[in-house]
Amino acid sequence: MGESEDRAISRRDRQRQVTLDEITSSAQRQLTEHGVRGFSLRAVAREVGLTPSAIYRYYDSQTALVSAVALTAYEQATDALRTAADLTAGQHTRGRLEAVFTAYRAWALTHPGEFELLFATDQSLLRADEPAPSDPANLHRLYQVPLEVLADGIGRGEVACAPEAATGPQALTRPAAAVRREVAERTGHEVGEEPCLAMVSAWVSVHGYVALDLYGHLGAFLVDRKACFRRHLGAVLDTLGV
Amino acid sequence: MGESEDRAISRRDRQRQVTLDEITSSAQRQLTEHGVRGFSLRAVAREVGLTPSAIYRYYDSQTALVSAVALTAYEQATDALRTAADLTAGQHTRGRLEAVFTAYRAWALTHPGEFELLFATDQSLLRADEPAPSDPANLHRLYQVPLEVLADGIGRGEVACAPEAATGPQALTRPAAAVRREVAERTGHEVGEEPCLAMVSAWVSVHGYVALDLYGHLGAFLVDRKACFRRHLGAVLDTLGV
DNA sequence: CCGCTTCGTGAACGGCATTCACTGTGTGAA
DNA sequence: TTCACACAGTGAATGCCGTTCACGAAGCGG
Repeated sequence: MGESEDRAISRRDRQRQVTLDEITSSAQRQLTEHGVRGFSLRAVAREVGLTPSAIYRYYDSQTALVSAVALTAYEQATDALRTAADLTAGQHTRGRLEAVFTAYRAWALTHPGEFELLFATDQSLLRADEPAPSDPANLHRLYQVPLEVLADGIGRGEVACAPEAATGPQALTRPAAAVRREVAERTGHEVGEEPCLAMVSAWVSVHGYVALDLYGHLGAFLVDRKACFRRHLGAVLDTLGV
Repeated sequence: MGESEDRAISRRDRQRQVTLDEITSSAQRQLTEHGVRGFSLRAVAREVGLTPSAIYRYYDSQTALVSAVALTAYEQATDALRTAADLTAGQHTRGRLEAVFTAYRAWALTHPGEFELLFATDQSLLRADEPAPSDPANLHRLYQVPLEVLADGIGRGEVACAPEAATGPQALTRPAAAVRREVAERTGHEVGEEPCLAMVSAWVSVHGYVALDLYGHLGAFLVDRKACFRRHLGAVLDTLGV
């Protein structure tokens, strides 16, 4: 009987969890530092003081390891967006969306390796077997944040709710429709398919700026990339009608 | 005296050019097929029937080879845009820009490896020494195409030319301003800094859609990605005021 | 014809991911 | 307490990879 809490957790299990975390966080750090291409399973093993082959006791392959990192990266990105949304709760919708999308850019600039991993990599590095790696659900959770802000704005009458014009048979996939439903549950306000599509467009436009900025392509054109982001974001939010 | 044309071109020089082209085109094909990450110098050597070390008689390193491919990829992309612009010469500006940006998406979808190489890769693979690899000038040439279409529209009075409001000290870099000047020379019509920035925003928004689409992220949301692209593009062109 | 440049080879080095037979050791049951 | 076993970790081996280097075999200009 003795300890009631962690009776089932043996000494070895605890140690395993420790080294597993060590491996994963080392992998994330190296990914941030050296990028997707510079990533090396052996380097991770070196850093945690293990033989390369020992890593395979924890992850089936390099792919699985990277996928695990991708998973936490998705969560961290979503957290960053959600924090921005929470910090601005009660403010005008436009300002909140500005904050959320600015957080998106900030996260990308401070986590270039993870951004590359999630958004700019062919799936050869991901698509493992155990932890849903580039599972659409992760992306949905991210997208859900700005959508909830929009729903909140609709609920407070700030944002005009388009009269749900019939946009052909159906433009959103079933999983995306599920997101729409969950947003409605969480915020108590429906968001039509139309605004959902508009929000996808907005997110896409913001993503484009961030992606090009991150890889240095905007530096060829723009002197002050931060200021021009504000400008770009403003135009995007205008289009969104918020 | 004999042949006046290729007197200075020896038999060997010609053969060299042939194998060089063979290497480069093989590299481009493999890049398209296997992506940036799956690219292998040894595989290229295998395909052209050479020893890996023999490649170094033609390119200083794998980096140099990839950079050369990137250069031609830039040119091909620019050609694709320019063709779209030329084919629609005389039509309405909006339709022409639609054609140009649709060509951008089409090129990306048919050349995923090259797109990744140009826009979604950290410069570790590029930045060679000989042929300006990810030189901003290449990007400028690409960007110049839609800008010329816009200038043409301004010249024909279709597009309202904003009254050149002072947008702070200067938003465009000097090379970008040079593009603006060249556009003015080629089309005979000035394009203010303001429209140039708006066009950057438009291009950025389109790029975001293409990038996310290419990596399968939009499939999680949108049923008909082509139709939604038209929709997105329409909104972008509305913002542009064209 | 000769010397020189150039193309191509094959071996080698170090790094990579991955597999496998192996050793010790913590663990749970007898 | 003892025993068998599951399991973390090792180290060697395999087959990729990019890159270098010494060498042979041609084509080339004088």
